[in-house]
Amino acid sequence: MNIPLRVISNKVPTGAPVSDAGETKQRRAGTKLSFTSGNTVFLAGDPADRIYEVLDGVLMVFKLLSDGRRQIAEILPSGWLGGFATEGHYDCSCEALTNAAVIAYTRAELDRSQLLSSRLQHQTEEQLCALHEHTLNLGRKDAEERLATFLMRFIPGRGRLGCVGPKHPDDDDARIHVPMSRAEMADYLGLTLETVSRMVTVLVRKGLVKVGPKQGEIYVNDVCKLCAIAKTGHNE
Amino acid sequence: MNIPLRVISNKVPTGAPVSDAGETKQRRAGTKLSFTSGNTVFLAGDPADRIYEVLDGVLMVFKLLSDGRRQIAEILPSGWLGGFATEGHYDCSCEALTNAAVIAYTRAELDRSQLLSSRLQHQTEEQLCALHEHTLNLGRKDAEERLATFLMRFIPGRGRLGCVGPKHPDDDDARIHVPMSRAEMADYLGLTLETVSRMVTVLVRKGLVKVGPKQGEIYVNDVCKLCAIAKTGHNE
DNA sequence: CGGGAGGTTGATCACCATCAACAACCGTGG
DNA sequence: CCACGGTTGTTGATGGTGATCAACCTCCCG
Repeated sequence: MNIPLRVISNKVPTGAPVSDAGETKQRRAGTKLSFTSGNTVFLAGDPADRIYEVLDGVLMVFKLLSDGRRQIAEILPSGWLGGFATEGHYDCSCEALTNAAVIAYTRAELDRSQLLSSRLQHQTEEQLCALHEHTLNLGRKDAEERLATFLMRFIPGRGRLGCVGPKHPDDDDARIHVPMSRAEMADYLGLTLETVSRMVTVLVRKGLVKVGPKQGEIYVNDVCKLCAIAKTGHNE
Repeated sequence: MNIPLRVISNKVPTGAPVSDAGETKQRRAGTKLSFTSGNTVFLAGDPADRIYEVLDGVLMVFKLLSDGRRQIAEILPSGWLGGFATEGHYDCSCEALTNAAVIAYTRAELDRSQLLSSRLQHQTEEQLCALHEHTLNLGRKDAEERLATFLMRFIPGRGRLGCVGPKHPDDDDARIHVPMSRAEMADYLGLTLETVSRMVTVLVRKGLVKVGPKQGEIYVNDVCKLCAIAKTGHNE
């Protein structure tokens, strides 16, 4: 296998350095932190003293192989958690995809608050189920299905269990913002960036989506058809 | 894409029927259940009232697409948990790979016992990290690496963080038992059963493993070399 | 002995990775 | 203002890995 030694973090941190990145405010529990797009939140192998909850913005959680291959395991929108660990060390690295506000809870804080830990327990289960779905995407779907499944993530209330269906039978569009480059989408979907680009144009040529002028802007013309391609398993 | 409509559950349940499969004994918390190899533990979409902890044997957790494609998301040895849910419904199906003893906790029981739920919380985090690793396997490794990574799972204490290393420098073998058919390994690794078979013979020809006479028996001659192929990320 | 399930191996093909060229975009500095 | 380099995205040509289709083998159990 021939592996390009790709530069991993192509975005230069624009704000404060990582080590003291934007500690801002104390709350009842947890510490609020800010990260600018491209900043590192934590690194795989670091001692795992904290759980991070996204308040605003989007993070990504990923693993690296020594030869430079990267797999993005999770994409964390607000309300989602990062910082899971085995043997006391983070199993993945985490980076901000957009400017992001995050609240960090120490393990000690979690042990103290019954309410907090049960809320996080519920969210952990949610993410575990999302990972189950992600393994299906990576293991058993082709490139077009993977991209369609990915895009459906960004349409609230659609494609999931209890999908609300189209607003109107003949008007089933959506405007979404994907906060990732083609390379990041590729590393999430287990593809190359070229294949992602090609699959986008395939969907465009089928009339299912349009790419907006701004980076990351995508208009979905027919959510139901996109969902059918995605084969979410929730639609009979 | 051409999809074979495969018969999914090729093992006929040999014991009690699924509906009342082996309810056995009451304990302080939880209900002990027994399943024979091939039995269904729960089905995706069913109301999720219980969390299952494996006491003995091995379960698998998987998703199906309507066209018959299957992805095994998790393999659960003893101590591991199944029965995670979104929106109150199991997100995956679960089946016994071997005869298995399981303890089922109701959600209500979990809420009552602080000790129990914190133990399960910890195990949930462990499994979430395993799924992170699994996405790396599915998304970014080739067939040989996937198989090697898979086999390393069955060698206790090796290949993970804090690997103990070989017993003796010149004697680094292991005898493992894989409780799965080639088809099941394929559905776990996102490959076909033919490719799994081929990769096994590749490892055999390299002198790294030998297949035993019994189904599922594999002798690993050089754990460190196998680990190097697996590229676990834990070895520098 | 026969049948079925599971496994191996071979031949061929398709999807996606790879390599490469080019286009579009953006902020910078002349 | 435009030239510029850098980054990101698109498209084309080609090849390799693994899927597909098929034959055959072994083992087990009736």
